[in-house]
Amino acid sequence: MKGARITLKDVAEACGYTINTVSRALRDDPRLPLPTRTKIRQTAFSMGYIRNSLASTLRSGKSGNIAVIVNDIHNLHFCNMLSKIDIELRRAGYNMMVLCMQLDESLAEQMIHSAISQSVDGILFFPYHDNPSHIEYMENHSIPFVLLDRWIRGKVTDNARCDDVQGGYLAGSHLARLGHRRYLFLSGVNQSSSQLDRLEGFRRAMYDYGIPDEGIRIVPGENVEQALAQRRIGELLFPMNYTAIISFRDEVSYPVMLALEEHHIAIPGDISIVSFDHLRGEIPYLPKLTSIYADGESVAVQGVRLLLNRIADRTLPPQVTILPVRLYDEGTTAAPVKT
Amino acid sequence: MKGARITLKDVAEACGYTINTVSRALRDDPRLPLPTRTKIRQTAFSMGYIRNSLASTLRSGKSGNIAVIVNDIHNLHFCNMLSKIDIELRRAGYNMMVLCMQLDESLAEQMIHSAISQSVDGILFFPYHDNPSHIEYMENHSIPFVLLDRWIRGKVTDNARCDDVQGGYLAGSHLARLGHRRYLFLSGVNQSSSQLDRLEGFRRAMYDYGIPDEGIRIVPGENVEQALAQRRIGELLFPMNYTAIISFRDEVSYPVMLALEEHHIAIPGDISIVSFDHLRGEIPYLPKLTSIYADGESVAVQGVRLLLNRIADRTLPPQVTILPVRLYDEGTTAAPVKT
DNA sequence: ACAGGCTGGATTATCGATAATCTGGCAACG
DNA sequence: CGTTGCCAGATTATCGATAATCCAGCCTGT
Repeated sequence: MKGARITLKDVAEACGYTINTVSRALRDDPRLPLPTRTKIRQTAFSMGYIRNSLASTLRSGKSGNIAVIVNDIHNLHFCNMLSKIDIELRRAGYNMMVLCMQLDESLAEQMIHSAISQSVDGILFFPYHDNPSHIEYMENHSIPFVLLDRWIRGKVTDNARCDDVQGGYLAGSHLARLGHRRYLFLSGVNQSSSQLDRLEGFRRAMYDYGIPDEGIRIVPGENVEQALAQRRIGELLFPMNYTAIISFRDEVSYPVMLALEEHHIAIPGDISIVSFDHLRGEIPYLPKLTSIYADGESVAVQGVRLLLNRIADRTLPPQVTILPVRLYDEGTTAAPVKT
Repeated sequence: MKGARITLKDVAEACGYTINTVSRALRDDPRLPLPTRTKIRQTAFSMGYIRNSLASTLRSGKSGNIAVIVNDIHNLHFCNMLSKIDIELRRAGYNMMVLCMQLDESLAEQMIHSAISQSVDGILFFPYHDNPSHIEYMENHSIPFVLLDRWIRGKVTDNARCDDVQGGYLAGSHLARLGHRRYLFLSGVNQSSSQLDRLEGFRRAMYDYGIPDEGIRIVPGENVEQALAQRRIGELLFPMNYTAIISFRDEVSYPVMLALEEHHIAIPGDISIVSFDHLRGEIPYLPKLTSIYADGESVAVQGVRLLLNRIADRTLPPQVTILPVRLYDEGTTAAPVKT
């Protein structure tokens, strides 16, 4: 095959029709008789013709591309969702374009800019911090978008996520029913809706089960990370008057468990732990850990559905889909020891 | 802001220059006096102008996009490489477009087709099977590409990968030096270069250390997967005359270790195991496992470098970069018990 | 036999930007 | 003083495809 790319014009010359006719044959326009269509398509195929979708998009206004803007691609949780999004979009005839901010959310606007510049038909946006400015940027440019996995307080937009409030409540009530009275809540580093919601659900559970505020200590994510980095996680746990730990995510819970092991504190004998994420669902050879599981793939499916609806009709009222979560009891909780 | 997108024309009208002048101002053409440039850029910015990069690409022939074609996005190994590729490409002024085949390599041609259709400037291709046809497809369309992570036998192309032969050799010789004489080699399901190379390196080690063929059993990947799925992994291990296991990847090794544990076979007391991948480097709370580590991020960096070189000069002779691997001894190997 | 409707396809305009070429004015220069 | 050179910016052609419109020939009905 030659170096220069083959265009409609080349195909048209080769088979004796005009560019327009060839274009319509390749798009399977029913106004062209079937034999003509097949003949043209065959010539095009045998010449190795590949449509220039840029030109096509430019003229038709529809690119068939959807941008997915995500913070961090290292994370297995996101990878699974991306994979599912890809499958769902492809099924609907779209391509997925991943834009990754590499944990630097200040790039969000650049990413949105880039997506619009490439004429995507819509954006699936994974918020990281609870920051409305990027959302407003998308609104201002009136591009269809859906927030995934999290939401932004004060912004009414299309959104698909798991019920983090319920997650927090499940974790708290599970421990409360076992009889725990003294809780250590290890939260996350960023002010995301998932963190805020989980904490809110937890607090609600504490209230419902009559646990007094004095029985609850909430450690900010920064302190947790710092303690882990300096291998001083033990200090967070002492004085050892806590009987239950709730940890914002598995990636923190496991190091904490290792630290507990080093201090010869038995799980769940001495202390119970409930976590969020349930990584073990994806990496089955991890240690067992009672954890709240949110089905990211369903979020992906629903998010794609919402976006396609939005693209089809921009005047729809904002839709929110909240999916239930569940607690996988894997034995890292038990009734507290009477002291 | 309004619904319709703002174009060069709008900006031109707003500031009293022609489209062309505005275009050149936005591209910072030095032939325009600086004050004019800044003035135009400010107007464009304040109007919320976003360049239509499709139109730009169509005319200029350069898209600034690179396609990365990968088999499976679930895999942490790939995610890390993708992330690194993204960083490197962005640094060089390119965008990354991920195309994922969802484990169905028959889609490879579609992906390449799609990439070319979108006028990408180059392709980073992760081969899965040892199948040259996709490579030929890219060659025929004369699009710059680099094979990453693996290579295709019989094809001389740009390629960045780790030294899997060395990896196999390291694994084999490590065990041989400890005195093992009877080996079980669990291979992978697909005929990829990494599998073939690792096996080759292993065989070379066996030869160098004088291990007879009768001391080596090689289990095809299908059988391993099947045994794992049916929880009959034990059957592979019996009769228990093997003292060393070499496993093609950690994701198989861990289930095998669990199975061994169930059978009360001690590691490394009764049997030694060496694996490939070193997942623990990314998930530190996994169980310890002596494993060959290949630095995927360096492969990513080198691959991007090769592709950029290729784009800059298509007449270069093919370049191959092979990166060294290393063995992380985490204590799952020991000298065999004398029987 | 002729208006009106199909049919199969050609013409022409356009998407939004960039490249190549052109122009009118002013400064330098032999 | 007329030519050369440069400068800032305008004109025009073009990238590859699709949308909107148009037209010639043929069939159909009355």
